[in-house]
Amino acid sequence: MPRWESDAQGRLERAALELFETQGYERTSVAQIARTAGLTERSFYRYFPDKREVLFAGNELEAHLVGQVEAADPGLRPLEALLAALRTADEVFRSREFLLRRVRVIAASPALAERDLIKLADIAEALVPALGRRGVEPDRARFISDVAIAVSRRATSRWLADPDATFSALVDQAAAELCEVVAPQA
Amino acid sequence: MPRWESDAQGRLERAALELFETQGYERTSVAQIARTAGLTERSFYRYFPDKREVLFAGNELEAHLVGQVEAADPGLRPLEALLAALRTADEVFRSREFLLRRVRVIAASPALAERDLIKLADIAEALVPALGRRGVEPDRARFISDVAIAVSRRATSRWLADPDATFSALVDQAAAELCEVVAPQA
DNA sequence: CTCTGTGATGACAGCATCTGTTGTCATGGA
DNA sequence: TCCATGACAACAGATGCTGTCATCACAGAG
Repeated sequence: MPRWESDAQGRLERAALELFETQGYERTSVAQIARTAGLTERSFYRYFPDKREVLFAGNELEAHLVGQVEAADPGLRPLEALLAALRTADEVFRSREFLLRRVRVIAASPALAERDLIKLADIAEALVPALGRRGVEPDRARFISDVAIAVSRRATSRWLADPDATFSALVDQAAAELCEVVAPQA
Repeated sequence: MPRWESDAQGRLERAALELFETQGYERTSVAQIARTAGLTERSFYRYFPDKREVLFAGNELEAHLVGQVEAADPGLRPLEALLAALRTADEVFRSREFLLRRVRVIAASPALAERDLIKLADIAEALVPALGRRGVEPDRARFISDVAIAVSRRATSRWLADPDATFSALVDQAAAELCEVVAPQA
């Protein structure tokens, strides 16, 4: 008989998502999350550096994208390599239902939306060295990554409107939209 | 003889910038900022909703950009209207020296960098209705604004490397870079 | 000149976030 | 059997942020 229930981190994440949904992020205290998961407030901070991170743990997406870019065809232009990586992003996505709940909770709280932006910026930053290995200067690489992030956000917004489309197709649509938007000719 | 020194908000902003520079954002408490400015901690929160906002007060840039976009030539394509607005952004900038100090302090603190991103996202959000008045759908407008923000960040990074260039010229360079990056032909 | 309202500020109490530290106890290996 | 380790609780404390009320110079009304 184990001294403690297993998967303390998972229990904290599920309790947090549930409480954020029912009473909102601001009105939920860390102590309450921990109690719901059968732990103390102090233990919460052993698993997550701060309250917001309970919904952002794990760097799978970042690692996946970096790996894809590094493995991409060297002949691809930098933005194309990033878009190719993005098209495979759903390989690390969890269940759509979980993601939808998470997205809604994040959208409902400014503090969580803020953290979401930072996470995307972190991914853009992580992609800089990967592009650097393809001969792109850091500042330029960061710019290209920012554009790719914008495309990713556009694909995600399309996904919310059409939850049954494949992420790859949504990225294609967003990329096509980018071309229209910057095309110099009317 | 006035009961209190004037420009309490300005004193707080200057004290905060100074303290953040010398000892870092995290190691500076709100009480210390307030004491340095000759006020109490409670008074700090009458001027700023939270500690980070002391470096982000005012919406002049956002209001300026929205106004510029609304006043732009209706024949301009949406992204061109945003870039035209960006080219005039330095009209609301303060002294370069102040901005440089501020940018460095923000870059040195994750918490401030986070807030900086949110402020840019707020500007992008505020530009959506302005583009809407030009017939652009909200989600698409948000995408175009995100691209313009990426261009603005690129222009700012170029500015740090070349502080004497005009912001307008830097925006032009960044816009040209955007065309190169997305151009479908090699 | 006095009265009174207004507005900026101080003083104080209180909750929540986050951190440092130490004690406890089941588990697993020597 | 004994001890090292890991997972957690318990406690103390700094800091961020909020609510509330008192204070007092100043301005305008009379």
